[in-house]
Amino acid sequence: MAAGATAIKGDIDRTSGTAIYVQLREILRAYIAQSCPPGSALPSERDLAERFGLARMTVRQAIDALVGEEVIERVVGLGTFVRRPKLDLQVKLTSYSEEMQRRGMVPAAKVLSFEQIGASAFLARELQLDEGTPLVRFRRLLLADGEPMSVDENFIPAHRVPGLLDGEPPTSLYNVLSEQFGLVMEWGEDMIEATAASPSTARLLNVEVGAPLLKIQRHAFVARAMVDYSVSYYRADRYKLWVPLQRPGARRARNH
Amino acid sequence: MAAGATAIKGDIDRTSGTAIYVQLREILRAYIAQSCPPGSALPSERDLAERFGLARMTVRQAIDALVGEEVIERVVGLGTFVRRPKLDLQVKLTSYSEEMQRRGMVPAAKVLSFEQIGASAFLARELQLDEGTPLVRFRRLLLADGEPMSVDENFIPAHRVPGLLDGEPPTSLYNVLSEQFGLVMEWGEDMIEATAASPSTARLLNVEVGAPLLKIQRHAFVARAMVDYSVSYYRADRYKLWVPLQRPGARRARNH
DNA sequence: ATCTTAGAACGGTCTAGACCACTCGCCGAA
DNA sequence: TTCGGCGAGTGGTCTAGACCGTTCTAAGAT
Repeated sequence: MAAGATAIKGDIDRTSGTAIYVQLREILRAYIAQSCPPGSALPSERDLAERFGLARMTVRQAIDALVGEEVIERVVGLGTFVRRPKLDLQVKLTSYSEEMQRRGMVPAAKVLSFEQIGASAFLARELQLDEGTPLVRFRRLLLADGEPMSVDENFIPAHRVPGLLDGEPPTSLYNVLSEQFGLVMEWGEDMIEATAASPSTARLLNVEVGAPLLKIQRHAFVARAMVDYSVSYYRADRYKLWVPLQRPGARRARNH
Repeated sequence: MAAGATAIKGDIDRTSGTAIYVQLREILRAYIAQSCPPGSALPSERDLAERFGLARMTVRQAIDALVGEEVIERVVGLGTFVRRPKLDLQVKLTSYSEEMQRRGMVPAAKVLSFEQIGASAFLARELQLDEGTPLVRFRRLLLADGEPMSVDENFIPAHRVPGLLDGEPPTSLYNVLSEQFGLVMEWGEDMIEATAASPSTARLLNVEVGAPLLKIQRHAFVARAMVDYSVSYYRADRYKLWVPLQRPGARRARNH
């Protein structure tokens, strides 16, 4: 059930010289920003038409514009909904838990696997060690505020984390590596690509098979040693990455 | 004087199950491809409405779609025109070209548009200036070995690049900005997300509608001024990004 | 308890205009 | 010859609906 259109502040000024649909667009934008959490329904086109004394086509024009800006989306037969803003994930070497807490969200994880495996040829190559070398494999579904956000899988050479598998799976991997094993990731590199959701990943992330996902493969280093190789899949509708850039040689940009 | 609408082949099939405005859109697309050189005028909205027995609003919907795809453009008081031709131009892009050449591929670019526009509400917000402010819009399809790789679109405040549009579209945008206007990008930020290919982008990149693409929105700065906002779509099957990482406070990583 | 159907509410599409502002060409007056 | 005004043609905006397809819920039947 959509919110009542009568709750929307603002009126149309037919003498202002600004197109009526443009005025309505801005009224709706302000209303959404102040009163509409993501996922909430807007009043129907007909309700808005009645509330503002406009033709439904004029209301649709204003809504068309906000749809184009990805502020809202329409669902046939159901209504018009505020889009969840995509999270700006700065690509940096901090733990997921820290990042979500910084955003006022409750991080959670469902452990899918926490075990020792021998390095496959592929993993041996990525981690720069011999095939068969023991690795700790830590695979999780990461959630924020109860919603699936990403599927992460880490591979860490077992000899660097003796005893890790004896305890409970860590709630924050990088924190445990740092505090328990003195491994503080100093640098790394990400490979970022778009990919289509496989059936298993789709099920975990609650998206349709084939939906676009962000895939990030990461190599993390301590000094010259690669300590972690990970693969993560992020829901495309909930994530975008924020990457600070700097021209080589230019002074560091200010971070907000 | 526009061509007569009676010259347009094709008819609307009200029983086909395909929306009438979609049918008209495709009729117009074919007509433009076969009979309308760039710059020529289409029949007016009212002529098309009469020719096909449709409401003018329905015709406008079909035209809206082709305008959105940049096949045609509208001019208030004058008419609807087929957009200027694509310019085939070999472009040297520092990072793109190097990357392609490292792979033993031949880089190229197709200019899709090179023009001045007034800033839309969205672009005004992204570029931190007033709605309507003149911008230079530079849109390209980037290819390697003749295959489409990405679609890039830059927006630069026109006052920063006086005379830029008088010449040919630059082969290397950032080089021209640097050498001709003294604008050297010092820092910036990318927003990276996965998205599903829209019909127009899918056609440009030769992928299926809905296929995953990497979308990168970039804000580039000189000192504190934002000088360039760009949006790029990359084929997911042909592109992944490499992002060097560094833990805040750690010493700089070695670059290869 | 379950299934089916109908109705309500939604967005999508379409009709049939009207009126406004812009552009350009033509014609008449100076 | 030049200038201004007017009319025609254009797209932009808006009205006031109608009808279709989708989705969901509630009520009645089994």
